[in-house]
Amino acid sequence: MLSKKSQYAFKALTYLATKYNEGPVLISEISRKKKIPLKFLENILLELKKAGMLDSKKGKGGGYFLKKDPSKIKVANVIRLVNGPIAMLPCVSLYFYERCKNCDEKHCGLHDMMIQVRDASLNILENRTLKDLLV
Amino acid sequence: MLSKKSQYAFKALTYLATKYNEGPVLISEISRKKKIPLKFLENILLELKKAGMLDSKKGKGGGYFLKKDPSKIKVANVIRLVNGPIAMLPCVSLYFYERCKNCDEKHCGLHDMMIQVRDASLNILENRTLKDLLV
DNA sequence: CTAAAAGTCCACTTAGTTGGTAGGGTAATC
DNA sequence: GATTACCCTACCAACTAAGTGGACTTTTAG
Repeated sequence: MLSKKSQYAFKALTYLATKYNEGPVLISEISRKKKIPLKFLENILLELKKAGMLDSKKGKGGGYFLKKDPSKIKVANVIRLVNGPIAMLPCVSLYFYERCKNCDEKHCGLHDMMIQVRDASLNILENRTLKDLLV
Repeated sequence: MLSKKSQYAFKALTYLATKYNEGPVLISEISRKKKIPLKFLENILLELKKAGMLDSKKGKGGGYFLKKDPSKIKVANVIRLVNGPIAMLPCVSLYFYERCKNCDEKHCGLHDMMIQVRDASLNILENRTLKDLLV
């Protein structure tokens, strides 16, 4: 399951997507419009900025804004950034791989099945962008 | 990601699957062979029993055993039991559904995409059983 | 028949992590 | 000097992983 943090991140990002190229948007505005706890949102946006997905401007007329076009930001990358691995097991994760203990990957039925699940999910998540989330 | 508990559950269940119809298997044997902390395993097996997936016998010659044929136990059900929802959002979960707050499901791009992800995953997990995990 | 041994069953505790809330102070920008 | 992002600390609740101690049940040995 996606954490609440991730859900908030998506709400904030899609909101910023609708305001793309309209200048900085206040944290407080996003918080109010999308019903996201202000201080929690603050941390999320900062994290997204540090990851290079957003940029910000301080002072009057400041706020947050998307650094790239919404059609260039993949859903899969947002999830990896805020939520972590997409795969159900560390041993089948592409970006967060960890070897199984006491388990030979070459002869593990669970491993093989989870690779299939991962690929089925990625097939969707890697091919959708923020733009696709705007209805 | 699946919890450690879930991974242990799968290891224990597949081990019991290889011993299906050979009588009760000791917790201590499963713990030793599959390198699972004994007392933790004890809790997991008990939970699986209460859910009707396993049965047990006390006293000498006792232990745990699968209640149904390995080919009758779906992977999806094991995950739901031990780990929880398979879907990435409560609002797209079939067995753990919860309505979104401040979000109209009919006009939510995230919702629609997550339904696709759920179905892609379930297509695999609902059609694999413990038997398929034995290589 | 009885007691010991072999098992499961179960309630409780602990330590670590994460999710989420709240407050206040600093630095940049207009 | 007002506005706003930035950043730090502390806190509470819930969950995860694991361990402790003992109660209960069944089989077997004497």
